Amino acid sequence: MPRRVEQGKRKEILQAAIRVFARSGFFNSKVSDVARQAGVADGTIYLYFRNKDDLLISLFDQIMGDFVSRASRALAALDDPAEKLHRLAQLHLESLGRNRDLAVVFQIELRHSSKFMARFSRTRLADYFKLIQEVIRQGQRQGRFRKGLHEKLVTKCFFGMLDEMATNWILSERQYDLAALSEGVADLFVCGLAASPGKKSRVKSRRVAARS
Amino acid sequence: MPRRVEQGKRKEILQAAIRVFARSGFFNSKVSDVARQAGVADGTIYLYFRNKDDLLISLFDQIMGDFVSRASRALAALDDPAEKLHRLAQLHLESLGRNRDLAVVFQIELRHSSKFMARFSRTRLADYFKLIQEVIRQGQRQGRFRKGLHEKLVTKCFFGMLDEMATNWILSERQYDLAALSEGVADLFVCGLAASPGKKSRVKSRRVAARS
Amino acid sequence: MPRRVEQGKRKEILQAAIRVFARSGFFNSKVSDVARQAGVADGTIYLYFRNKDDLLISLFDQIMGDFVSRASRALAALDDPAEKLHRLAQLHLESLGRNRDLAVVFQIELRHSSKFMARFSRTRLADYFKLIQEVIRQGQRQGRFRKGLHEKLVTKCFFGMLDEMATNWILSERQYDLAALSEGVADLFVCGLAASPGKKSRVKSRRVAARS
Amino acid sequence: MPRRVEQGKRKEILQAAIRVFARSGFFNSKVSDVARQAGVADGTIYLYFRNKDDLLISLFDQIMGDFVSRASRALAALDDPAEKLHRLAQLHLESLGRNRDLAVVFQIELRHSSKFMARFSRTRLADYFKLIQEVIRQGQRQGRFRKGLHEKLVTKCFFGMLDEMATNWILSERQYDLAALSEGVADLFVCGLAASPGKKSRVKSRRVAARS
DNA sequence: AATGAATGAGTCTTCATTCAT
DNA sequence: AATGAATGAAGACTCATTCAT
Repeated sequence: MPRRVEQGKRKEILQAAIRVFARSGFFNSKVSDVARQAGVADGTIYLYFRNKDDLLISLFDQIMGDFVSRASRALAALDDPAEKLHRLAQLHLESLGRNRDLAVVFQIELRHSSKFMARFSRTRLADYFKLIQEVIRQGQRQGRFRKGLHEKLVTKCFFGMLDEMATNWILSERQYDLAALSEGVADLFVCGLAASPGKKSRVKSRRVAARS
Repeated sequence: MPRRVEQGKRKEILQAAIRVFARSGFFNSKVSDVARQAGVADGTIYLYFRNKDDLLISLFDQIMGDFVSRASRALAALDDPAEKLHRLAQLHLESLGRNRDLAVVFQIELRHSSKFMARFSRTRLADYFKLIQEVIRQGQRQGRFRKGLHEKLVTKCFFGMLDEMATNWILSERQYDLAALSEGVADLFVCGLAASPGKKSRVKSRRVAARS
Repeated sequence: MPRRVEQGKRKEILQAAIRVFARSGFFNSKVSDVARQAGVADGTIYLYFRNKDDLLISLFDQIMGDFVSRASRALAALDDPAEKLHRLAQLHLESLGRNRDLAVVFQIELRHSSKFMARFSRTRLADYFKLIQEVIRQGQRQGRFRKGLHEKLVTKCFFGMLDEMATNWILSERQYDLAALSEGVADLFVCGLAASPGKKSRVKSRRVAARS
Repeated sequence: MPRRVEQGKRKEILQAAIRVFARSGFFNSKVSDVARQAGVADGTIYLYFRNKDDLLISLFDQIMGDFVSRASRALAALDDPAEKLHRLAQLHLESLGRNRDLAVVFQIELRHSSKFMARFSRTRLADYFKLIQEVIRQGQRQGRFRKGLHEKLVTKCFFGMLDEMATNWILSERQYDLAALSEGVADLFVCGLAASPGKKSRVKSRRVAARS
């Protein structure tokens, strides 16, 4: 029972941190701001988190973990790799588009330092990349996607496109539906991957060039 | 004469700032670190820059400005839009791959806060985006690229892919040639854009969806 | 309970500030000097005061407020306006003469800038001036003081004389009893105010001149 | 010939200093502000003055010296001690009332620290006090003023009253003629000093009290 | 004599973190 | 578990002063 109360407070603090970090930026936010927003005393934060950085790290772990497992489950229900990519793009942009504060924290605040980012890349983000890559491999096995692709490269491209959509959305002064862009992105990507008989020679030559 | 001395010192300070910010991160760097690296007194920094933030802003303006004008000139010498995109990708990744410190500052340190990023997006980055978009339009006019594309979206995708390559390169523990990835990225993108008669119907429906 | 602790510490800091400012001057005093003298950490100062200036302002408000209310009560116990003026002079010089550090802060350090002084004049000092002026009016109503007096002017004269006594005392290398001067000052002032039948013509002409 | 040029520039710098110090306060004024106002380079200030403090000291010496010698000459032309006091009050308030910036510097900025003030009191101000005191003694010798007066005390009172007039004038939001107050002040003072047969006993007792 | 670019010492203030209650 | 008063380390920035020209 106390376990649940505790975890409830932990989540409240994380929610408060998202709001505060999104609005003031991580470095301009004070721990006491987060505490006030969460309705707890400053010291209480330190009962649940090692330090201020740990708030950001926990935020990332928690939410990225949730996202990857949700995405995994969603993909398991689909067969077609192209469809899976569309679904992934949709989930990615929906998740961020649903909560602007969260998106700001993810797209901006979480990328403060190369140390932070390196840490993130090596952990949860790697899981996400694996998920994407697996879909691509499946598509290749099924003959739907080209064989000569640099798998890791295109995986990163997929992420990079979605990531840029999200960042742009945040920075834009206009209000628009982020998730609606997922179709366009996934389409571009799937077309780019597609096994297209007519352009064989060209692609081949490029690939060769890239190797040099 | 004083003009040249002045500008020389200004550039030296910016170079020093790149090194220092890249290695310690902007927030962990002290102004006095930059001064020491530049071989000037602390106060001298403030003769050339308003404050610590201004160092970062000036860095971005200067280098991004240089890059966009170099890229513009390079593209002017080419005709084929696909080739232009390959060249752009190459220039983008070469510029960053040539100077790791610079890349770190650009990919990470420059993205500290949404205020910073919003500022940047609205200025120099917009010029870069225009450059990309113009190439895409040209390709469409020439019938090389699909007509129904969401121009802005694909422009951002192109940038997003390259951006992710650069970020990954920085965060990677392995050392590899960043510029060598440009072919793969441009190829994926150009294939994605290509007018492909066989997939008409599908693309159309997607386009419609994206518009909604 | 916390209220009392808090206020206790606040007063201790103010006492420390008086000592430190008096001995080194406000501008030459460091906040950390005040903290050390008060036996608290530097940061603690900022729990009770907005900034260094606020220390000085609070000092003035607190002590001047105390003085005026003490003086008001003391005068209420007396009838004769001349006696009241003697008492006021005595209280004024006693207050400062009792605590040299306080006097230094009041006579010198508190007068740093016209902004500071203007602030002070408009608030607590105005209360003190009202107190003096009321006594003078009473004396006039009772026929003890001349009728044609420029009330505000003589009020300021009274304060000015006492103020100069205090300043001189501080700057003097000799040690003497400041309060002992109150009689002389009050006597001079009361004589100057007195309704004196024998000098009518002269006073009248002067008075008229003063009005022009 | 260079001598005159030099001195001209020195005076220009002092004039500039008065303006700048009056408007921003001594501590908030930068040496470079004074230089700009004087139309010279920063370094030039140091050809004429030892340091920033020296500007203030020179200001005081120069202007107070001028004032005292002018006042001495003016008094020499008069006989009646009461008239002399009126004239002195008039000169005092006229000098300050003529130039608000100068008045601000004299009444406020020059009183920054007890060290400054002690220095001033011991020098030029002492000359002024001697001037006043001499007039009072003359009045006593001529039987115009009371014998039992505490000469130094009343001298300081005279100065204190005028000083307060000036300070109040500066701090006042209203604009009025400062010199016009000299009559009222001098009148109050002369009345206070006057040999008044009818109040002999009273004064005596006060005096005795003051001694105790 | 005049300049003004360069210097670098000096300090107020913030805020993450602790710990007695 | 929760509090929040207290801590004190840390650093951006200013500006009086110098000195090579």
